[in-house]
Amino acid sequence: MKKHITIKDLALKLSVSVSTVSRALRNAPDINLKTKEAVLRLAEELDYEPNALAKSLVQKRTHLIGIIVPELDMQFFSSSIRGVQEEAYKRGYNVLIAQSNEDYELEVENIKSMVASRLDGLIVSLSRKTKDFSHFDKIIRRGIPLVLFDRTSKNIDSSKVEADGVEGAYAATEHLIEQGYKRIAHLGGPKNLEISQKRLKGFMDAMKINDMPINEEYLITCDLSREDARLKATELMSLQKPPDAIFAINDPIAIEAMKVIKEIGLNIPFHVGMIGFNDEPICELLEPKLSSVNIPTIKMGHHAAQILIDQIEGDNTRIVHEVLPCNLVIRESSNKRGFIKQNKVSV
Amino acid sequence: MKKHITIKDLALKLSVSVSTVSRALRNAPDINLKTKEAVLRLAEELDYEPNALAKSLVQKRTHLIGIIVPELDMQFFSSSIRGVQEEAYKRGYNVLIAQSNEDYELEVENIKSMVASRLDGLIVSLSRKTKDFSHFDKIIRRGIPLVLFDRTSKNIDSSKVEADGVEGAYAATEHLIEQGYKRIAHLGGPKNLEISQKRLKGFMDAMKINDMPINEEYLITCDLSREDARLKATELMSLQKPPDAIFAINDPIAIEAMKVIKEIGLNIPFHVGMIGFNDEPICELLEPKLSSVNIPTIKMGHHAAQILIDQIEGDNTRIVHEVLPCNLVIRESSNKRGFIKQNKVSV
DNA sequence: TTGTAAGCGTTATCAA
DNA sequence: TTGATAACGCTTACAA
Repeated sequence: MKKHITIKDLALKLSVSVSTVSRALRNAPDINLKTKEAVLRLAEELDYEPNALAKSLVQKRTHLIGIIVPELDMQFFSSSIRGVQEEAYKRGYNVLIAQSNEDYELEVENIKSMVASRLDGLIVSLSRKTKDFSHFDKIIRRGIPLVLFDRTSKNIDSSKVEADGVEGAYAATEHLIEQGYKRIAHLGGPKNLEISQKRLKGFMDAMKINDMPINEEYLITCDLSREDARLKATELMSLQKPPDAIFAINDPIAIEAMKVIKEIGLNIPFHVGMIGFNDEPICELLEPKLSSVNIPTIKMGHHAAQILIDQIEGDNTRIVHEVLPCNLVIRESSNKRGFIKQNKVSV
Repeated sequence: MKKHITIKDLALKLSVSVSTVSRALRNAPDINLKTKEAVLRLAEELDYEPNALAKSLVQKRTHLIGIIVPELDMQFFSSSIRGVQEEAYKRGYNVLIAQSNEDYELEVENIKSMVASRLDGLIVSLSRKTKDFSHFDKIIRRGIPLVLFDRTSKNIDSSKVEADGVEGAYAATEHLIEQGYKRIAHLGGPKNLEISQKRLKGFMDAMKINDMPINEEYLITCDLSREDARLKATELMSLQKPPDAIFAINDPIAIEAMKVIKEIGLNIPFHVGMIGFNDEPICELLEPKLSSVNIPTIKMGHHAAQILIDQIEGDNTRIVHEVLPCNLVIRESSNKRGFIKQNKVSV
């Protein structure tokens, strides 16, 4: 790697001091316009690019925020990241993205690296395998601003931004009940994740309030991998009395369940109703189109970034916990009544 | 933000010099085992975390590589990134991810920021709007290792890793011809992108070799946005003699075209055959399942990282250009013969 | 308006 | 095996 031009080089060539160059580059007020222009011209000419490392070292601020997500190829996460970026750029921060690949060790590693690089703050969505939270305790003890995002945990004492999973699950479940489904199952996520707990709670609440019997066999969890989802969906459909509707923890899981059901030769939504969560664009492309719970991802990203940067800039240690409303999007996969009417099937 | 512990603090508490502490932390050879243990113990106790900024400043190496992609929510990119990460971690590098959102200014901004942060090397996949390459000239002039990835350009004089678009497009087109399609169209990408040019070339080659007439009206380009794809597909299907098969530049574009065709009431693959590119997981979930050209993404990521890191570590200025073979995956959307046989339709 | 000098947290080069 | 000390490239008092 070739030598980078430094302010020293510029100073030398112009026979001024480094502080003068520094002033010119930062367009500080106390500098002669002519010297400033000369510096700027030379900098341009020599292709000077400031060394952020040096600057950060002295200022103790990197103007960098980090975001760690379990995976990138879900619209949910990538779109949230876009929200974070938009807000961050607006306020003069750059965003460093990392993915933990749903792996605990990698999550720890990523955080360590970001702390070492002295990022000004972190936004994290927990990996599904994260059950120990001591790496977050460290961050908090250090006083590094932290916002948990979507995949949160009550074991971590930080600001949080999440979607209202209870409410969303409630709406989804109630919709299934209204459509006349009787044996409704929930294909949930790992118990250690709070989103799993909340969506389960919304499900249970809706069932109870509507006097629906709860069958323990219909309360299944998977580890959020496609493989396990397929396995658990198969188990579910192999029960003596299989469910006639499934509320899945998210869209990829719902999609696996749909595959299983179609392979058995059952019709969705007629024999089995299905609702997912996240409202990934793919929902629109499936046959039947998958009903799902929409989450305001961009907005969540905005809020997370706002809270984080406020915390970075004010010495505002106040912990904020934001819960954004979701929105049930009804499509074909749960529209039993519509299907019956349209196809003139008798029940 | 609280004060970070530094080696100075450790040195003070242990009444040794900073260089001793530094040696202990880096487990240098020339140090007494006992002092080393004492240092390590105290560091652990005080929750010392090294300041990578300072280290990088003096070493002129960050052990960070950056990757910039147009967007994150395509399996193609996120999976390539995973490949880059795997290789990078293996060799002691961390990976910083950024997305340009297909925006030229943001691409320039991202690169600037990475250069300012003195990343050791960059892997870049061009945004679809990038037609000016001077920001890359600067990088190259600086001697910063650079590998272009998938979305490359011959205007940039750097190492490159890409899939064999000509070959992939050729195979796809030839397959359509073999299936008996007669009026084959290509819904391509913007001309400034080399992948567009290559896939077009593969298409043309296959048509010519098989003595298929080329209808200029069937050679359409879109800007890779869903909206434009829909528009162009609609135009294509509104022609007096619409095509009976489309080879699309990638899967999202193919999906938009499929939607349009289905809305008109035509059957895929019977009335119109369709093939995409990238082999996103969604291909399997569509109805009909979308034929596509598979790209070895993880492998491409590995190679890109290898080439980059080799370049970083050796002062190996040799430019490498790797073209990895693709693989046509035939599914329902292009299987006209199969469809005819199965449904006993007469042609 | 400019320059001098100290310092940010490391590593690296000498001596001791 | 250890300790001074000078860098790294920048900002920031303070002095001129």
